[in-house]
Amino acid sequence: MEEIDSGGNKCMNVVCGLQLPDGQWNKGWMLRSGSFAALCNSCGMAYDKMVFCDIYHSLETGWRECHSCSKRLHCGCIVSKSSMELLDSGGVQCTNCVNFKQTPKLHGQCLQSSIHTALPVPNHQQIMHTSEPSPISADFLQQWVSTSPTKVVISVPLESNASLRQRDSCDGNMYNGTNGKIKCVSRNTEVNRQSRSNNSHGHTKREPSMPSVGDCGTLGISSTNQALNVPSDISRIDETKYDSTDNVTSEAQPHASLVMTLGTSIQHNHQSMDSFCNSGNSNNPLPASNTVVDEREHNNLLPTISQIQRSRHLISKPSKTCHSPSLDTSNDMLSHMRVARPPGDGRGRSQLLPRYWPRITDEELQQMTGDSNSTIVPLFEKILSASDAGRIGRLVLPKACAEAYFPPISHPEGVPLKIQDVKGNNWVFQFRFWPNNNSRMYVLEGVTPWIQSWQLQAGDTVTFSRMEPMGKLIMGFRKATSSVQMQDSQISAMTNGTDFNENCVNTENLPIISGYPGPHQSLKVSIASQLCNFSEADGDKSSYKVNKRASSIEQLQKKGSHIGSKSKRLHIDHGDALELKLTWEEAQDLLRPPLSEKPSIVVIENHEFEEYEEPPVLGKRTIFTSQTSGVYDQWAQCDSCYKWRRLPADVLLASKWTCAENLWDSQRSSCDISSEMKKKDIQNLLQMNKDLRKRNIGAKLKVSTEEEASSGLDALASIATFGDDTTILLPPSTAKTTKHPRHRAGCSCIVCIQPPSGKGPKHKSTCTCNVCTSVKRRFNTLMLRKKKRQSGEHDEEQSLKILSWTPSSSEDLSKNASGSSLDTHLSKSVSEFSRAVILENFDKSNGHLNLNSHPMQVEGNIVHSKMVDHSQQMKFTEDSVDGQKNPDQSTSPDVGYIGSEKRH
DNA sequence: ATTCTGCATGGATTG
DNA sequence: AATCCATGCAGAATC
Repeated sequence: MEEIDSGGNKCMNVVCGLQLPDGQWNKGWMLRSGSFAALCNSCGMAYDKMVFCDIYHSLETGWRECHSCSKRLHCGCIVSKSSMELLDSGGVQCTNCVNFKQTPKLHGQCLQSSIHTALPVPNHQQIMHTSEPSPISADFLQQWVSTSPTKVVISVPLESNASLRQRDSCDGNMYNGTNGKIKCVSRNTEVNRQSRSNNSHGHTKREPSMPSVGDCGTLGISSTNQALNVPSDISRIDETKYDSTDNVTSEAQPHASLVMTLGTSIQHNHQSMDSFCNSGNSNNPLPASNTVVDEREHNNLLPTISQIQRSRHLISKPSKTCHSPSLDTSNDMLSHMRVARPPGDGRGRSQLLPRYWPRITDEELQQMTGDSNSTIVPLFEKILSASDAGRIGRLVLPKACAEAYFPPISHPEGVPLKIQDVKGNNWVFQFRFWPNNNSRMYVLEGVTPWIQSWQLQAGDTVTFSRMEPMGKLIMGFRKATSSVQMQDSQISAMTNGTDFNENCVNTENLPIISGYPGPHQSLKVSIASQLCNFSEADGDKSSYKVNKRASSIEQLQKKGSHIGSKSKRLHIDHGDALELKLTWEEAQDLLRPPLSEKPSIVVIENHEFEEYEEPPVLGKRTIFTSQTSGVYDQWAQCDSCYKWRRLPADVLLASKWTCAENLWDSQRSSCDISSEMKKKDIQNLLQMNKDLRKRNIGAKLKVSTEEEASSGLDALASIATFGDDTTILLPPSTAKTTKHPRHRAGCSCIVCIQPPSGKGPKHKSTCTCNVCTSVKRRFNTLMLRKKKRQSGEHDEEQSLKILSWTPSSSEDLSKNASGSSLDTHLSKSVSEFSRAVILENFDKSNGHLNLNSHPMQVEGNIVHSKMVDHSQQMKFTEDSVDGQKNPDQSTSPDVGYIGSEKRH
């Protein structure tokens, strides 16, 4: 029974303080005591409409803005705590935005996003009725059980086939699959029902079902637990309403509750569960659990509930997000909220950073059961860094956590520490510390076997809990999910052949003592619009690997991935999110010189290069064609109507461009106007573009296999900095940082002498520093390679139709490309080097198509061809990767590239 | 040559 | 500014 604290018959809004007639109050927010604030009608209405803080607390401090919609949120106020979420990445987000963001992910994906606070209830009803049957399969259960802890209680509703299947699996495989005891209890234990019942009360008022992290305070059990946990379900007395309103859906929806415990006895738990389950349609004999009290106090007052609740920390259960799309959305969302639980008692635990607070999804909470003999107190958790998960076998422990929960040690040698894992196996690790900066650095040594036994890797989370009253340490884990936070590890996981969902299953199914919020952002964040459009329009999604995460992300994997705080610098703000599923060639292909910048010319060994102060920008991918007259055109696709428009070859477009911005062809400056090019021609063009790109990329990959070795971001970064000839450019000492001697003052290596972030004095053309030397060496090498290649491909050259491509034609080209700011630079820089490049590109041409995104790529290849059946008798030219064409333009992408290189 | 071990470094975070 | 902690580093130990 919900308790409402009428606060002495006064409206609990201190600003109001209106005397409340008996029984004439409105239920407000959940108080720390677990009861609800009593409000007068007006205040209650304000609260219901979620404008309470706006009205009464507008002048108070603590207001922040929703990260997404900028709605003002009164953080830190108990009244508003259910209307917002604390984001793992910092900031807050209103629940509306959270809903919007989360809902699409609910089905079929692992929802591990870090949601800490409540979602608004109002939408529950609607969403719940759209739910589907639970899909938890026997196989899934079996898989889960195979890694389950000692004892598992599975409760499933009798009414559904799904439940029968689950029970079958319990009776059969699951019993055999574990070393513990598994008991299937057929009950309607769904917390979903609880949620439904919450919603079916007929109240329009929201219920602060989930408090924010901060509200947990020192409580061992958050009010969230109270609202969502199993016992709280028992406390719902309004089952009649629940049944009447949600009977259909609830009965039709099988839900499985998987409850595990590490305890040695589940008898009491069974009783609790039984009583709880039996209470499905009856009043719960237990007191209302929407009561938040101090854990110790709670233990005294409500030992049974306390044990049940505390034991919830012990377990997690199979993720329904992965396997139970049937769960109604709201419940799914609720059940997957990962709530940071203030850690259990410990020395100085109040100083523990929330980062290390154990976090448990409410789904896990819902599935937890208690043990009469032991309870599990989550202590802390940590995301494994690369160092932690590496072969060294040293797990760095957060200092505060180590000092709070591990035995005190006075000597660096430390003490052996016996820790039990979730399978009940005992492990002995050396708990020790190193002196460090007048402090200590605590490590757990010898964890490699344990980590390997669970196949953990960087990005996964290790959890530490304590079994009471024995005080035994329990070690659990949770594997990383799809998140940028876990990006490296996830990439690693995927490249290890683990399917994402599979990974999710494995992780969520494992008996996790606590959870960590995963993701802030999906690694598969938004795709740069121009890529998206281009890709979709030309039907070549594969070229950007939109749907193939593993293959492309694999290249992003770093050997020494680090997931911890330091890796945050690798995180991509979703505002700047860019799909990283493109090759570096493609990335280079999109680079444009900063539009507002005029480059300065740097001459290195008689070669002129453009140097920009600003980094290159992403430009729109375009296609260059040439007409028989020698005039070159550029084709760009409108981001609005996706029609292709002919533009002057020297035009530089921003990443987003629409017909309305077509300043060069007023007749086609509207999306309403049909395309100049026939559809068939466009398809041909794009197809050839695609083929040539593939061919070129393949050729490049062959040329530099070492580039493959330096996979992912390393390669991208290296190439971005040094060009594609990394192996030549990079001094051996920088190939592996681990081989490089420690950087000290006076170190003259290429790393140490670089001005940070491009700042600092420029290197003069006469500079003989390592960087400049490297640059010069690089171009020497390039030239040598080109000459060598030219001679080696002489025969091929003979067969080329270079008719129109001679050095003079390149000059023509530069002439044609007038008006561009790059023109002058180009005419300067179309030197021997440029010509050599062009000639070489000709060498690569194989016929009739020369599509190119940007001409003048250093390593680019020009394919010059003629579209035989093109209605407009255009010659499409394509640079397989980087495009070649108009020298003016050609400089653009490369310039940024070269420019950065020249910067030194 | 490789791995282990203890410490140092410096970026990130916190106060 | 202080502190934390991920990881680099180098000498020692081991293979």
